[in-house]
Amino acid sequence: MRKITIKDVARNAGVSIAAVSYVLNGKENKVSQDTIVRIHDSIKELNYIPSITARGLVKNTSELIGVIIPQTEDHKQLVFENPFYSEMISAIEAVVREDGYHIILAGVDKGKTYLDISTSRNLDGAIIMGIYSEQLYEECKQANIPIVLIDSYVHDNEFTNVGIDDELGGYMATKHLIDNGHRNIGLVTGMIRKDGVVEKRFLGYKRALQEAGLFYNPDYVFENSVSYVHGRSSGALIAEKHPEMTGVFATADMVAFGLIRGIKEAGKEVPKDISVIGFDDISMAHMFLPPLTTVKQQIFLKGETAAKLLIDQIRKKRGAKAHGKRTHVPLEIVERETVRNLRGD
Amino acid sequence: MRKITIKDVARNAGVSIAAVSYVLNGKENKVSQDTIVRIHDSIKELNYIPSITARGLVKNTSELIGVIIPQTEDHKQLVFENPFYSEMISAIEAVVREDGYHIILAGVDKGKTYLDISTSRNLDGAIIMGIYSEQLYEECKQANIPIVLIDSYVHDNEFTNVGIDDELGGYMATKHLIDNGHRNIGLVTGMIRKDGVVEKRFLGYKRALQEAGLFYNPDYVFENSVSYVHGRSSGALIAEKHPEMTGVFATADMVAFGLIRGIKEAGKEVPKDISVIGFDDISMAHMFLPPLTTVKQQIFLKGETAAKLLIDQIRKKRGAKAHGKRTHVPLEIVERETVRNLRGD
DNA sequence: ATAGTTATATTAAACGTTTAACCCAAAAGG
DNA sequence: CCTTTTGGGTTAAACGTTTAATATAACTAT
Repeated sequence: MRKITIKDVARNAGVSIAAVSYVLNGKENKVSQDTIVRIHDSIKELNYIPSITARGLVKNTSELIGVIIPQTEDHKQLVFENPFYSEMISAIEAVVREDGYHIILAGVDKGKTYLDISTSRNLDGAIIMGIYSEQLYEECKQANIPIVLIDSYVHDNEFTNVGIDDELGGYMATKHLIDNGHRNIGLVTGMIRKDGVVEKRFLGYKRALQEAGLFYNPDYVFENSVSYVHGRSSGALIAEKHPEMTGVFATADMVAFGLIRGIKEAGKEVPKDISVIGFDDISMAHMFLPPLTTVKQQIFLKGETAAKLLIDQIRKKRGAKAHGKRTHVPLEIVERETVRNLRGD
Repeated sequence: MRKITIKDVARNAGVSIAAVSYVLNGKENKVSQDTIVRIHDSIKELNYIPSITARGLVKNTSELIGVIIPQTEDHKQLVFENPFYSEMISAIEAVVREDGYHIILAGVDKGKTYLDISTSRNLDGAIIMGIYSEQLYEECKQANIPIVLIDSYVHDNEFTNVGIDDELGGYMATKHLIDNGHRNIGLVTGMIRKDGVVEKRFLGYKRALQEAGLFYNPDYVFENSVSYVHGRSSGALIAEKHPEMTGVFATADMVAFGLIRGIKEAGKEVPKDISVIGFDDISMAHMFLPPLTTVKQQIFLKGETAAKLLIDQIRKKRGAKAHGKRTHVPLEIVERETVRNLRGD
């Protein structure tokens, strides 16, 4: 069964190819009412579906949005088990779908660079999550398609960027602990890299301490990967070696989960002995036992916002390259059951 | 900066377009060693990246794999927050990437049917997850591209299908409870639909009961959505109204999490008063407190297997349509801390 | 009646590839 | 020395669209 093309429709309707194309593209002022219906009938009758590929060739589009995701160390796999990303992708998909776009998921690695993907596939736009390297930056400029960055702090005045105010988030978390009477507050976190999101959160942590007249103790920060295992081992450590520490801020919910486990395993209780506050409010946070107190970022909204901004940019035909718009999605503490109020005692 | 094409490379190297195309496609016997290097040099020099779109037009390919995902009721959003899917997608992406494919994520809805997507985008293949309707089935046949179904029981002799032996899984879970001395065993589950995965698990549950000489009590099955909330309310119900029930099988880990919470809220303890066993072993299962005993299915392996089978099918040039190969990924009980051994008492 | 519009149609070039068909010179076979 | 093969090359058609350019007939306004 041959694939049926615009040509078949034209023949069937007894008109030229161009006529069909015009009605397909809504340029109906070029075609008489009469033929419009004839063409529509033929389309229905033949079950014609236009080839996006062919159209793409001439219009230089693909109706495809690239979503670039961080990868595991070995570059073999998308870091996808983190529900964080899936939720965002879900949001992105939902909004771009309305405009007929599809998303294509990719990690970038040695073989296929971002630029490769972008140009070989003729992407209409891209959303880049979390990762950022100088090389990627150069490629983005070269590719010259609308791009929005999510959660990036470097070169954020070149590209549209959506994220959260991480410094504020770190501040809020720490402040929450302080407000509840905690004075010796630990930080369990991923690697603190210059211009990374965790650096900002770290900065917020320090600011809150300072503001409260507490002094910053480097021994109180446990810096490693943002992972459950890191949380768990830190929890054990804290419970055993730091009896004076009553509160700890984990810069990601996954870390907080590990932390709580580690603490319990060391024979202490959350929040009775040690309070913990997380960050992100992934959907698991409210299901966890005990339900996790955390800094909620509206992940879905973040994805949605990014997608909308991208679509806007695409619409205005790669015109204004939207320099350095940084959008912050609001943050909020959601109190559940992992921080104890020491003041009430 | 104009996009540079094969034409530019040809001109730069002083050869014909065809020559360039030949070396691009590895048909090197058509070109002399000498010109091969000249062409390669030009490619490097000009930074040429071939257009997959253009190639697709003539070769009738896209180097794109469709991944079709279930959607929420309102068809607005992919049911993606379930980490289950993301893990599988991650696996799929990893394997197809090796062959230069990218995946495109889509839900199907009224507007864009599967067939639309498949033919307009010229998909090279598709993986369809979990959903199945008669309409989709017809479309799949029409689209006539390699397809593999994941976790589907209907028409599984028409298409390649990878999944698990759900009946066995249900049996294993229930048997595990029985082996630990439980006799009044509940089932908390999503809707039991003909030929759905949960129906099979339900069947396994019944078989295990029967085999152990326990009688099946319809009042013991709590059938609703596969969700945390359903688990939670069922947990409350069970704790309050069924003091005789000592074990319950939740057909998904998410449900089990809710269940445990509901039970605790009703003042009982897991596993002391009530044991629960889950299904899936999503990564959260081992992080949960208490760590969840569950039937582990190797989600990553499942995705991987599906992707490999698909690639195979694509390779053999839509030849053998691989009728009805059903592949089962192995299942295994992972014992953690939510089922209590009543025998030991 | 003439020129200018307007509405509707068609033709053909272009998009960037692949690949069958063709070409030619040099080598090989007789 | 003539024919065939082979290696290395090019030409041009094709893939399925879009769209500028062009054509034609029917109106309109003068």
